[in-house]
Amino acid sequence: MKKNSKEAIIQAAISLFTANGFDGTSIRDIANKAKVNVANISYYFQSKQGLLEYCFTTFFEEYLLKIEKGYASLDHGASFCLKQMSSVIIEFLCDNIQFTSFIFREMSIDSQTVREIMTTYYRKEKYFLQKVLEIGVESKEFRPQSISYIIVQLKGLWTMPFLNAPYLREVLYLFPNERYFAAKYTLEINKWIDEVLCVKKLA
Amino acid sequence: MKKNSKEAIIQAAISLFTANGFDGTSIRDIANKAKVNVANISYYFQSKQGLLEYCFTTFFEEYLLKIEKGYASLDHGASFCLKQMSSVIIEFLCDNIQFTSFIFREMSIDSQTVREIMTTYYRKEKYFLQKVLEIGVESKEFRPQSISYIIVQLKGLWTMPFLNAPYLREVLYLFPNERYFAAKYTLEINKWIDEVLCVKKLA
Amino acid sequence: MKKNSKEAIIQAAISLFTANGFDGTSIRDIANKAKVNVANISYYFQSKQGLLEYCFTTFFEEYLLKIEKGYASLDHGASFCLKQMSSVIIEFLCDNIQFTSFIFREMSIDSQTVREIMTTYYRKEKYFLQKVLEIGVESKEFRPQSISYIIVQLKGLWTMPFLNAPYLREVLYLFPNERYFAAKYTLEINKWIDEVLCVKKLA
Amino acid sequence: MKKNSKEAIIQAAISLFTANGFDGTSIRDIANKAKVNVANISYYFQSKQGLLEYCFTTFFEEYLLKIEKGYASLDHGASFCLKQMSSVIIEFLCDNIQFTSFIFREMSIDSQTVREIMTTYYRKEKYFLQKVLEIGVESKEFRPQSISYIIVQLKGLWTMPFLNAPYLREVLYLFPNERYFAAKYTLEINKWIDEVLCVKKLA
DNA sequence: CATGAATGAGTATTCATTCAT
DNA sequence: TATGAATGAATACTCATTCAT
Repeated sequence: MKKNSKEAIIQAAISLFTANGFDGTSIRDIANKAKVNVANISYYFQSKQGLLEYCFTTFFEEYLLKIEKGYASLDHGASFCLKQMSSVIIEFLCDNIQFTSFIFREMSIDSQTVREIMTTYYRKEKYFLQKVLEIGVESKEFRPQSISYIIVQLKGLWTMPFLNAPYLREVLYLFPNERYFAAKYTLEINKWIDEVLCVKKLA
Repeated sequence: MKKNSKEAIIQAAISLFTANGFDGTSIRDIANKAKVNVANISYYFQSKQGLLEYCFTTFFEEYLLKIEKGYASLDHGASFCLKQMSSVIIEFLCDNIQFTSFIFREMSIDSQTVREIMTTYYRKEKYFLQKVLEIGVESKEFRPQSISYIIVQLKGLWTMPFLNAPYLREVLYLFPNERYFAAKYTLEINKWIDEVLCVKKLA
Repeated sequence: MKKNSKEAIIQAAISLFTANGFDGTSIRDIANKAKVNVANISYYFQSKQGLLEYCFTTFFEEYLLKIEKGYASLDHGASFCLKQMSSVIIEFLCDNIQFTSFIFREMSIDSQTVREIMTTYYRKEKYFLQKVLEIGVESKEFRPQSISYIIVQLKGLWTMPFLNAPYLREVLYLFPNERYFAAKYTLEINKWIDEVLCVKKLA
Repeated sequence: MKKNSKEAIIQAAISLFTANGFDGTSIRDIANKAKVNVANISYYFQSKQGLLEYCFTTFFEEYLLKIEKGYASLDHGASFCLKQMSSVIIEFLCDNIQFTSFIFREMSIDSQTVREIMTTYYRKEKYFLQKVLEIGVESKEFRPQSISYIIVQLKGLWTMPFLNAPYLREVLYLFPNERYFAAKYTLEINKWIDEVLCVKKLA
């Protein structure tokens, strides 16, 4: 009958974790919102922590797929590839803005779980980014630069609008959940790639 | 007798909030770490929420002073001024990296308190940034651009390393608490200002 | 397993509320006495206040039934009916002397809860008493009198021994929990009805 | 300068004890209302319990004076004397209706303090009442009756309106704090004395 | 006399989790 | 699978009281 208890729990959890944080959300709140019995959460995810890990995994599994998808276009050039990756990721984050906000916030806490997720997924992401950047430098598309510092900047540009959505809305009057924003913001990142990374073209 | 109970509470609170998040920290933990009685927290800050607000206010009061300090150099040119602001802010965040991490994370939750802090401090910050950018465009230093989108990027660049310190350390092997990092990262932001914002100089 | 947790809580609560007052009783005390976990109190009654309201309601629900039971004999005459009501009520209060003492004491505090209970139950009681008195006057059984002042007196006579049980025991050596007392005291009230309310019979 | 700190505390205490009960009132509430420092309460009354006992003593000291004052008229006859006592007491209770309500409610709890107060003051009161009743019977003014049961009734009549002031106001629309009520209610008690206690006069 | 700071025990309530059904 | 009852530990907060100043 209720075939989607599990899914209901996840949706409720994401929504509440986003609004109130992980520790600020009780499994009773989640159970109420999902209209299931509290014990079901333990049943499906062992514990509240298990539910969190499930959310992390779900998010980053797909996140990495998007990264890989963008990376696949590397043979069209490093610059094109990086823009492609940005575009795909921004779109993904924009489409899951709530989820994104909660995940990125929770990832800024230095816990055991976070460390594991980080080494599992962010190391792979770093591998792809590094590859693109290195190949770009080799092919003279990109100026030689400190790869780590470039990644810091790129990741800052990627995550900021979705982690600080209230700031964008309240202070800048930008609405990062709208596709329009994603499109325009991607262009800004492309500009950053062109101006900061790429070798300058002569006029 | 113990004259610095209040200060001890604040220091313990910042440290624990950073490590475990606001909701993940109990006032008992804080009292233990500060070696004071739990009741003192209520005595000085009314409630746990009051303590949080005190932290926010303390942080942003100083933050805004730094912004204003950088802004004061506007008569040396918009580009110079923005670089100055970046430099001052990055230094401040780097020196208070724990505090910064906790504050920025907590600011990403959409609560009443956060909204108030945001309208109080971020609106002022936006005013200064906007002014610098507008004047830069007027004086032909900066290319005309969408100010809001520029601010999004700049803020992303400013905050990222301190909000995601574990990521920098674990994945990129960068250490955002060191002055060395702050100096080098400031140069990167200066490059972004030069390349993305400024009018291109002819060779 | 333990099927009567709820009932155990109620019994423990009444006993402790009576002995120490509502505010003088902690839910820990109640849980200990009832040999259940503290959390069960919240589980069954939401809050300590909820437990109080449950007690009030339980008491007055039955109290009103007794009043109605006595009132049912109105066709045997107003005087007979009022005596019947007194008898039934005194018996009820005597049988639940602890409960009675606690409830009547708590009802003397001017709180929101009390006001609600009062308008729900005491208004109905007043309706019945008023009816009996009015009909008694109409049928020339009772002398015409101020109904409100008569009700004050009657209620004073009804409640006093059970509200001030320690006084009766310690000072007057009367034991209001014994059936013997109830029987004798009922006769006293009957005398009051005869002498103060009823039209005097000629010798 | 502040010469009446002590008095301010007492007034605040009575008012708050009446509204919220003894346990429902914190000494901080009292200190705030009295506009004195919390520590002053301990200074003047040793403890919160000491403040309560001071209130009890103050009340019953005066209460007993009133009883004695009424008793002094015994040589005008037992009936007259009892009416005099009622009149004086009702007036006193009416004038101090808040204080009365709180004291009588607190006296219904079976505590060590209450027991002491009871044996100190209520025993004396009983002595006087008993004397009046006995002399009344001796002098053929009163019919012979069980003195204890008569005292129960009389005390019930005396205390009820002031202990249950909210009931009188909300349900019966009587206002026991007004002098008018005291006067009229005294007449009702006189009627009770005449009809229930006194030997019937021939027409 | 009066006070602000501090304490330790206590408060009601909420938590994640378990388990028999 | 799914649930209502139950648990023990933890939560933020309040209490009366003390004491140096």
